[in-house]
Amino acid sequence: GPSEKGLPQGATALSKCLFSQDLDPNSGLLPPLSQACSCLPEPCMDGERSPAPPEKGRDSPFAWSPGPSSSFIDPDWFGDENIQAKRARVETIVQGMCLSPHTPAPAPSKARARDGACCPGKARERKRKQSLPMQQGPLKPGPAGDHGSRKGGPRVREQLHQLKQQLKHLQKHILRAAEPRDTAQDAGGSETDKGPLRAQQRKGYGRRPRALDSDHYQGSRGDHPEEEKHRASEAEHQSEEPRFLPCGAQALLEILRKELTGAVSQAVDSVLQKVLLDPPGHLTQLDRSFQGLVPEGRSEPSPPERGACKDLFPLATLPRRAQPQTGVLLQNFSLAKSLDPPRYPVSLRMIPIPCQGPPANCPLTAPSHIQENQTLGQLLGPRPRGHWSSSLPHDSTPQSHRSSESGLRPWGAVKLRPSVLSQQQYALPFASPRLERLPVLPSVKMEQGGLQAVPDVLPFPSLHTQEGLNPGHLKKAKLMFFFTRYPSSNLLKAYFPDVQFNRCITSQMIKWFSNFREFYYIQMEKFARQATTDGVTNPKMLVVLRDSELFRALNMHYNKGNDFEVPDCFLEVASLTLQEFFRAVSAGKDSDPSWKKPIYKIISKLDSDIPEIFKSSNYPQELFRN
DNA sequence: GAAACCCCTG
DNA sequence: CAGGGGTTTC
Repeated sequence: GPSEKGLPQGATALSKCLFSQDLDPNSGLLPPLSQACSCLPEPCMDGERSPAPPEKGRDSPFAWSPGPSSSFIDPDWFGDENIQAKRARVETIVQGMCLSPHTPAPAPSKARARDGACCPGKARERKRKQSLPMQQGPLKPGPAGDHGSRKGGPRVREQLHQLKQQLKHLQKHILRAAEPRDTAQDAGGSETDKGPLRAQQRKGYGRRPRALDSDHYQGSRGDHPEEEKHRASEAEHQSEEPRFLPCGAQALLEILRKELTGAVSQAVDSVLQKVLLDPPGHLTQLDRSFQGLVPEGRSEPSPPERGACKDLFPLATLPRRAQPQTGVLLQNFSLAKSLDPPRYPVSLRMIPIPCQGPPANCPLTAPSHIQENQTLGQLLGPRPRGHWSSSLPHDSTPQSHRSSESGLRPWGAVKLRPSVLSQQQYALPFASPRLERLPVLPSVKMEQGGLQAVPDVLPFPSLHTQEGLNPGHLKKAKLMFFFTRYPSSNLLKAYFPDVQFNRCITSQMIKWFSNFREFYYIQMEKFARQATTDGVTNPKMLVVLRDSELFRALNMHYNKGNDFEVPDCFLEVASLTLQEFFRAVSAGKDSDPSWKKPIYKIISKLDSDIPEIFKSSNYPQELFRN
């Protein structure tokens, strides 16, 4: 039978919860199931697009990232174009170094060769997507495209080899040079190398063998006969050769140095802040102060609405510690409306991670002054929702705030453990580097800095597309489960661009999700049965909140370490699943051997869109590894 | 009949 | 989580 862990407490809490069923059932506080259902995808993704097929965005010019450095959704990207281009070069070269001798070409060409070999349709698809980012800026396809294999192959390989040597050399120097430097490296440094680097990009980018497909090549220089084209470019190379390497070396040096020093200083800051916060009692103080923000009807000055809320919905507005801890909780969706962020302007200032407090849903409107609290934001919690979705409408409809009354979440203290540092790496992929300048995303900024300090100072990780699945992929898949329970293989392919999919890999990943579902449904059934034995009669009383036991179980399974903020849409789906199981069990349908199938069918329609950032991250899966 | 899913097991 | 057998679906 199912494990009964924690049930005594849960049962007690549940019985408390049952008292609340005396609430007027006609008060309209609990919307019909169908209504709740129809709103599900909204909180986590663009509501307009929620029913669209998962693959819908893939033709977007920026939906696919061919390499570690492109794919930008934000128009502001062009401001950092140079930085990104530099990063691209560095990573590409490092990538080449890390590849085995039998895979001489960088990832893009690898992918291309693979595609061409097995399925032409896919190859075309990728080609189209791949070529788009290349069109940005001055990056012209060079002669090494497909023609390199005919004539320029050896040469290209030789150049690549030179680059590798150069980089090895640089690595040694930089790792040594970066340490003593202060953080005074600023825009000036990057400005100086802009010009040369751009020139280098123009000519140097295309010299990587088969990095660009021939279609693209011909498209941009179609007016030249192939031979001539090649010869001209060859000459171009030779004239550029002497300048190219030193120039590139300088650029590499500069960018690496900047990255390293920045990361180190961030790390120092981060550690310092932690140390400062470490004194015993500090955290509890913080906790207390945050708890104070939760309406208790006493000392905290509260807007008029709050008092009204409290009177109307006493249970739901209780502070966390007073709330039932079981997997089931009374919740009325109307309540959320009364907790709209704008009504707590003062509280907002005091809450580093807005989602943690009652005014939970205003991360995108967080003012820049919140930077003061960056450290708290970093230490105390997961990223506010919306970090991964720049297109989040962030309306103020009740649906998008429904879970706001979940109150404080118990992950604050955990974040303070030093050992958790390594877990935080998973946070990074959801923030593109250019976001670090945006004041509205304080925790992202800090986390990124801190994160880079840890893994990036170490020897360069490999960035190549790899054959198998690694633990990072598993981790990412688990997080994706929060959005989709039934991903199609196409969706998986779209969201794991660094994985070379074959039949085996695909089925393995499908199997992963099957296992995820299995655990998920087992939990649901367990808690639904518990609810029935505890005497719950109204399924709508069963709501999964962030502080419920059920949520903890799920979170522990899919998000061990709390390094990802579970999207609200998952809570909605989980609540519905729980309710469906409850209905079925309490109706005795579980005598039917296939009684779960209708439930599965319902839940399978509740998949949400996965945030684009999951696939368009600049660090595809690197930070998911380990 | 392959693929997908479910269920069980280790 | 992976493997394997059974079942359903297309």
